[in-house]
Amino acid sequence: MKDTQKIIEEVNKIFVAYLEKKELRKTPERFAILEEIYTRGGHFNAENLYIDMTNKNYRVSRATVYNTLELLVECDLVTKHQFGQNLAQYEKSYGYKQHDHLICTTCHKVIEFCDPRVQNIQSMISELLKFNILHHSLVFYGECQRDNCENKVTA
Amino acid sequence: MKDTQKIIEEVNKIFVAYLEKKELRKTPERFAILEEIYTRGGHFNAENLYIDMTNKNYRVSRATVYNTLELLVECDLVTKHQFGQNLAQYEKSYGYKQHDHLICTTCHKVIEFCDPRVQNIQSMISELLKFNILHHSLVFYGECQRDNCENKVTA
DNA sequence: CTCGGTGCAAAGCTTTTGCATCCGC
DNA sequence: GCGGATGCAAAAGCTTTGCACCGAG
Repeated sequence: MKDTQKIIEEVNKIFVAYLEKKELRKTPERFAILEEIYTRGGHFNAENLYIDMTNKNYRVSRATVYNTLELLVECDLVTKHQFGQNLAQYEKSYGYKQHDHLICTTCHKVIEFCDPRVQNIQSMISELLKFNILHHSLVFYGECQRDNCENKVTA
Repeated sequence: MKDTQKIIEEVNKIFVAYLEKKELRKTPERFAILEEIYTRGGHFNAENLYIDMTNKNYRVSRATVYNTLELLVECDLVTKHQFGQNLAQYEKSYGYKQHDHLICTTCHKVIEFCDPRVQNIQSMISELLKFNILHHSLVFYGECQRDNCENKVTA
């Protein structure tokens, strides 16, 4: 896996290119948010991100966090998920292989997996239904086997 | 396709059995909501359902609608979806073959499709990752080819 | 200097909750 | 009659919006 600093440089370039193409301003807040996202790991939500940035004494507003997340989703640097709750979850996507998710309905743990057949289905459906599919979301819900998962201790 | 009245009788029986098993009360509101869901077609949200019932002069509260939807999801008579917005969408599930969804990101039209390979992936992942998968959600997002879809008229 | 972006707080929307009342059992 | 269910309204939680100010181009 590439060094984090190198990845941040790469995503910065992509973001700059996107902002220029759309004639949007390159504000320090936008880059700070991008950097924070690529420094942390795993899934997060807008509030997490906002809190963590303020804890690091980087002052941003929630409005800017939401606005920037939207831009990052548009240029494919961040993926947005709606895992069944009314709370959007985000995850960095550059440099990551395509994957889908498995969620424990008891302990809410999120596991990632890859299966190339999903792409095959996508291509076939796309052609069959004359639909230009841009992305997908596949989530399996069930019970995991973690020792500390509630579904093991309760009957 | 079976006659609506017959289906309603069947789902009523299933709901009664569920309520009895869980020792919950068979209130008229619960059955009225179930009937309304199985009388209408397509996808809907809690507010739709609430408004439509009050328009028909059937008085229910939002609290009861939400509560009953949860029960119906638990006994598999209704499926709950989170199609990317912060608004839960529901759909009746009894008598319907398993299917997944294709959503137009421009006009928000929802199309259903079936592909048996999704079940194969589910079984394999379930075994491979030792995860007791109970259900899944597969959604493809893209642009449809409807004549009146915005993505056809705008460049 | 201009006008898009930010920060802040208020508003919006969906969903949940508290509590008095009601009614299935 | 008891205790769960309902109705109503208020509250909660995430996200969006309005507006004054700021700063990138």
